[in-house]
Amino acid sequence: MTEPTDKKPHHHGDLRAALIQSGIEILTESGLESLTLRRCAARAGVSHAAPAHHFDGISGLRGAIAQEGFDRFRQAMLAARATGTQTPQGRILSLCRGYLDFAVENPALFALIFSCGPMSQFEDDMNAGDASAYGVLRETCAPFVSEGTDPRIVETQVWSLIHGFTHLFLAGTFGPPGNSSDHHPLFAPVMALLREIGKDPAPN
Amino acid sequence: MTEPTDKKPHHHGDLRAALIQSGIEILTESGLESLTLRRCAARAGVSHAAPAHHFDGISGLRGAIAQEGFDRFRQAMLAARATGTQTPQGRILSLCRGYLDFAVENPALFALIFSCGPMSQFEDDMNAGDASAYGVLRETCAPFVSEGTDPRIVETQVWSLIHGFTHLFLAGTFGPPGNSSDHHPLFAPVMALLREIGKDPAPN
DNA sequence: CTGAAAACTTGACATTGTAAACTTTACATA
DNA sequence: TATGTAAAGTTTACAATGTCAAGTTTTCAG
Repeated sequence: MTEPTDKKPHHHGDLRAALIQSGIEILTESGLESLTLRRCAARAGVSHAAPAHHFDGISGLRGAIAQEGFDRFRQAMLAARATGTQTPQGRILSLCRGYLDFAVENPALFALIFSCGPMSQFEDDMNAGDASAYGVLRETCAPFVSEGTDPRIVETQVWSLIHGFTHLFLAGTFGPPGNSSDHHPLFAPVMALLREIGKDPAPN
Repeated sequence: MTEPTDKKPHHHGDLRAALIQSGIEILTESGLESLTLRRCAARAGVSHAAPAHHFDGISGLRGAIAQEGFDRFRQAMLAARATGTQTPQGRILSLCRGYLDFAVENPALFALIFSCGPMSQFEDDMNAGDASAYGVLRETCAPFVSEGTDPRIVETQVWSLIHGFTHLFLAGTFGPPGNSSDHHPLFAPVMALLREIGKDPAPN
């Protein structure tokens, strides 16, 4: 059976977790193209066919790594949100700064998270829990949701803006990446537009 | 020599163009993961090693396809911009609609365009020509650039917003992709936020 | 103690990217 | 026209990868 999460370990200890950890390390050190079944297995100290007992092929491993990465992403945003001024606007700006910072610090993992086809992990998140990853965005946006309107409106505006900037930034569109995100001159205008969200919706 | 663009064809006719065309067809029919040197070669009717005389390996072929795709992308946006109301706001809204529509109709090609590492093609574009791809965005944003401010400010706001929404939309974040982009309920709020761009920059 | 199932290994195979050696074609030039 | 050279394309070979099948080891319930 694939993916036995809570069964007692037999040989290795906890190979499933070890493979995910190895994968994240490979991503960090060598980039997305170096993430390979055989390399993960070698790094975890097992044979090349061992992962098949824990994941459904390479796509299964990538999915599991993406899930773990998404959780770290969520924690990074939570931590960032707690740093700045604790007003609704301050929290959303800090959250977005954390969004960009995480992507800059973990570009390959970020790319993996958002390149796993139809992200089924999001569909669950968006409809369900607040403790989930999307829930962090949702609760941070909540103060800007007008009475009786769909909360996804504000959420989509915020997420599109910060995600688009982050993606283009990583792609090097605004110059060679690796710049300190904090001081990139084009990040401020994005934040400024972010402050417009939640005000009266387009008078003309 | 690699990439002889304007030399007279010897055997095939114009293998370089044929390989790019084959690549785009493969992308359209079978997705990004099916884009393979050997498959492009087979589709063009040549041996698997023939592309090496025209591109620098698979990354070179991907780059060339991305460049061609980016040109089609630019033409699609130009066409879209010409359809709606010919006001500064109408043009920018039409442009963004064209942006999303192109990505929905050519998801694999769109993904390829924005996944070629540091997009050197953009760096040239952003600093140089108006006839280039980025130039279309630039000239459409121009009416919203306040006197004496960096035009890249408005451009970054617009591009981040539409690119982020498009990317998240393709990833299925807003529900299963393949929906008519025209009627997706979450696209309107993005357009609404777009209308806020270029007004007085954040009173508080 | 025993047997079955899970965990892991070994070996094999098709696909892919890449490099080298070779053949064919085009074309400038003597 | 004949010829030599370089580009264009083919063939062969090899390493890396994902996947599968069969076998081996370990765990553990009974």
